Amino acid sequence: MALGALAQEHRLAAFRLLVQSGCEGMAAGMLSDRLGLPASSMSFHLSHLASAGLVTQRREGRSIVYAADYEAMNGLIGYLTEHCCQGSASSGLAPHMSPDRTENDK
Amino acid sequence: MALGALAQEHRLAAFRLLVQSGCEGMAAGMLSDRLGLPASSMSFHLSHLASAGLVTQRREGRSIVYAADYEAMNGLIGYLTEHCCQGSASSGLAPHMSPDRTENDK
DNA sequence: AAATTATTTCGATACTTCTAGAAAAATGGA
DNA sequence: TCCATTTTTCTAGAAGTATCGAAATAATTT
Repeated sequence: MALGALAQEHRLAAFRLLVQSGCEGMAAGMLSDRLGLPASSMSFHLSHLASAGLVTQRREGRSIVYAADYEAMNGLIGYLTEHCCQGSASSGLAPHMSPDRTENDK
Repeated sequence: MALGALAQEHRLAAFRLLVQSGCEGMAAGMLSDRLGLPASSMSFHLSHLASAGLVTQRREGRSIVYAADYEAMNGLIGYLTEHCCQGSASSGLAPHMSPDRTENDK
């Protein structure tokens, strides 16, 4: 569940860093340095994000580089906008009329 | 944390029902019937949603009626759009250019 | 004021998630 | 091949969250 994956301060912080780094992404070690977490804890959180489909991972030399998956994030925002806002789509955004999303995409 | 409040199936389901019932809202008992949860469990989840600011509560006779707070939900979606999408605002939505939101609004 | 209805708070238990060190796996270089 | 580097997996313990019955609180009805 993508919501659950982001509902944890370290994972949200990591995801934000990845969003900032764009498709270039960031290595696991860099992330754990930046967030001040032990490597094993970082790895725990990153695999959580990965299995929620919010980030991709690729090996690059001895590093494993993570990158935010914008499509997945847009899917989450789309789900929330469609199912949890009921028309009252905020702040001047156009109403969201996309094809059906299932309950489990959340 | 609003994200955490929604990252639980019963709370998400309750919130969705409340979104559907609009500002009229729904009594705690009705929600626990609909979701098939014991009253005390429902109450636990509703107070979680309330303390995250996602729902309001008002007494009406002997019932306590909950209603979705659309502003809060829009705030959450706004936060995610601004901080977790970095420009790549999806599906034909206009880019989101609202005033700064703090880290803790999430 | 007693009984009824609606909901919350309490408390015990079960469950899940987080944390972080230590050991293991994978890569690249000397 | 051996060593250093990077990251993951393993493991155990700590911390946090969910569950639900029973007791407590609050509002209405009789």
